[in-house]
Amino acid sequence: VVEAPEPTAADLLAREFLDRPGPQVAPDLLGCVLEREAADGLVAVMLTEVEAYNGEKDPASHAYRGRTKRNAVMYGPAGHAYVYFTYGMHFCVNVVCMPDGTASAVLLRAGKVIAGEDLARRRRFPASLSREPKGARESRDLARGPGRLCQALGIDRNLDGADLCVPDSPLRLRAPSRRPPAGERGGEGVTPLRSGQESLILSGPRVGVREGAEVPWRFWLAGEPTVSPYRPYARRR
DNA sequence: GCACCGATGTGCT
DNA sequence: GCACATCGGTGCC
Repeated sequence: VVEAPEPTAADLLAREFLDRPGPQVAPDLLGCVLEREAADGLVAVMLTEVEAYNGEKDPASHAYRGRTKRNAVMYGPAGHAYVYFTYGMHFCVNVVCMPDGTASAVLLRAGKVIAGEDLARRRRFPASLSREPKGARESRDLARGPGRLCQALGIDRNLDGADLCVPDSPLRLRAPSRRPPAGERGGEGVTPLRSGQESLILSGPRVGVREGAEVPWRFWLAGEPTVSPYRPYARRR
């Protein structure tokens, strides 16, 4: 196999490409590849489901009530990872959009593992589990959902702020591997998937949010089995 | 497949 | 205190 793991700057998404409002960037991220390189190996997923959060104007965004210590990275320059901890046990990772000073982000909800599946499986189902999990352990479930995606890729708060646009980063964003001929490419070297091209992009309401549920800012690839099942907002006791 | 529910840490009112 | 950009288990159809 001649798969070259080390990307060059041209293989990665350009920061300017992400320097737009999250709802514009989000569908363009589908088909792109998120790579995590750690001491124990490399895991890569092709993104199949994302959700946009549009900063201070968006009641569902962590930035709705302004800048805090937790969401500080979202206010920084585009192309960095905003990682947060939620529900007492899960991490979620976002791609920061828009320039320094403006908060906007895209939550990475699901992906298809295309490299390092064994490592991803060990992270999701460690041998130290006291009981063998009864649930499905199929390949499609390895990164199906934002918490699972972070688990499979070994993403935790240490990667909050990581730069996704530089080749030597532990967490990187590659342009889609399937590209049209060079002549058809734009100047930035980035060619997002588009409706009617390789895959059909669908959109709908965001998962698990109460306010701001009207806007269809969740985007996914039609027919992809790795897309997470829709769960509406649920009240808890 | 669906509905419900508990686990669990932390940010913010 | 309470709400949470979640998940895995159980029970049921």
